[in-house]
Amino acid sequence: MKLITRNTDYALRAVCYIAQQKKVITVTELVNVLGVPRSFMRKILQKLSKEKILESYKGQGGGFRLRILPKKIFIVQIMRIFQGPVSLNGCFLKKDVCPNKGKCLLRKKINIIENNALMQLRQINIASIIKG
Amino acid sequence: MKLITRNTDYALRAVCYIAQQKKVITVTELVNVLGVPRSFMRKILQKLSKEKILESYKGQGGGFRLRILPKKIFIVQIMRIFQGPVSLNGCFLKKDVCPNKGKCLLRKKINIIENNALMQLRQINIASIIKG
DNA sequence: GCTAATGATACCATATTAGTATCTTTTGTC
DNA sequence: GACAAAAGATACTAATATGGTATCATTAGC
Repeated sequence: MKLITRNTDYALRAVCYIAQQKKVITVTELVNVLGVPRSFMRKILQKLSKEKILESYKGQGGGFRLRILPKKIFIVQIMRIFQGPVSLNGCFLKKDVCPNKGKCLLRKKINIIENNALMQLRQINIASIIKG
Repeated sequence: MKLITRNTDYALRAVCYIAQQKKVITVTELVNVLGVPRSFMRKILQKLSKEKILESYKGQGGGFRLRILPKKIFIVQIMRIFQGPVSLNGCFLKKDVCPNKGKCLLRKKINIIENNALMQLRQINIASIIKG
C-alpha cells in the first residue's frame, strides 16, 4: 500500500529543486538532475503550473519558477493534485450495510486517526523540507 | 486515494459478522447478509483462513469460524493481508536521489506521522468494533 | 453415493498509474 | 523575418493493481 505515488514523488522533488535554485529552471535541467523521463516530467510540471504552484515562461530562456513561497506549499496540496483527496475510509462506512450504521465505533476511531495524521501532514511545507 | 480497499472492507465486515454469531458460518449466509458477490467472498474467506484468522470446516455443515479471539484481531492485520504492508513513504525516500539523503527532514517527519497513525490503528480490534 | 460445503487455481474486466509521442504556441536571438 | 528553444495541449500506449468470475478438486455428513 503506497500512500505517495510516483507522480507526487517526482513533483515534490522538482518543487524542492526549483525552490532551492530560486530561478527559472527548464525541464531539461530537472530531467538531468532528477533522472526522470522527460515527457513524464513535462506533464507533471504542466499540472503544477495549472494548479498555480509554478509559474511558466515559454520560449527561449523559458522554464518554471515557484509561484508562491516555499513555506506556503504544503505536501498535502501536492498529494491532492496528483492523488485526489486524502481520506482513510473510502467505502467501508459510506454504505449503510455497516452493521452498526450511525453509531459505528470504527468510523469514529478511524476519523480521529485520520484527522490527527492529516493535521500533522498539513504542517509540512516545502520550506521545512529543504531546510534539512 | 483510498486507504481501505473493497477487499479489506468485505473482510472486516465478514469477520465482524462471524465474530458476533459465534458459530460456524457458511459463505451462503455471509453473501445473503452482506450482499457481496459469492465467488469474491469465497476468495476473501479462503485467504483469511490461510492467514489463520479464520478456521474452516469442509463438507456438509461446514463453514468458517474465528480462529482467534475478536480482541486479538486487529484491523491493520486485515489491511496488511489484502493491501500489503502499510507505509506512508513508498518510493519518495528509498532512492538516494533525494537531495538531502540521510538527513532528509521530510523522511523524519513522515515517519513520525506514520508511526503515530499506525500506533493508533494497531489498537483497533474486532472486539472494539462490534461492541459499538 | 449424494449433496453441501471449502480448497486451489486460473482466468477476465476495469481502473489507476506510469510513461510516450506529437503537434501547437510563444519568445528570444541572429 | 527565420530559426531555435522553450512550454501548452492532447492523445495514445503499457504496466500494474483491483475487483470479480468460473471451474474442478477435495472433504465430510447423511
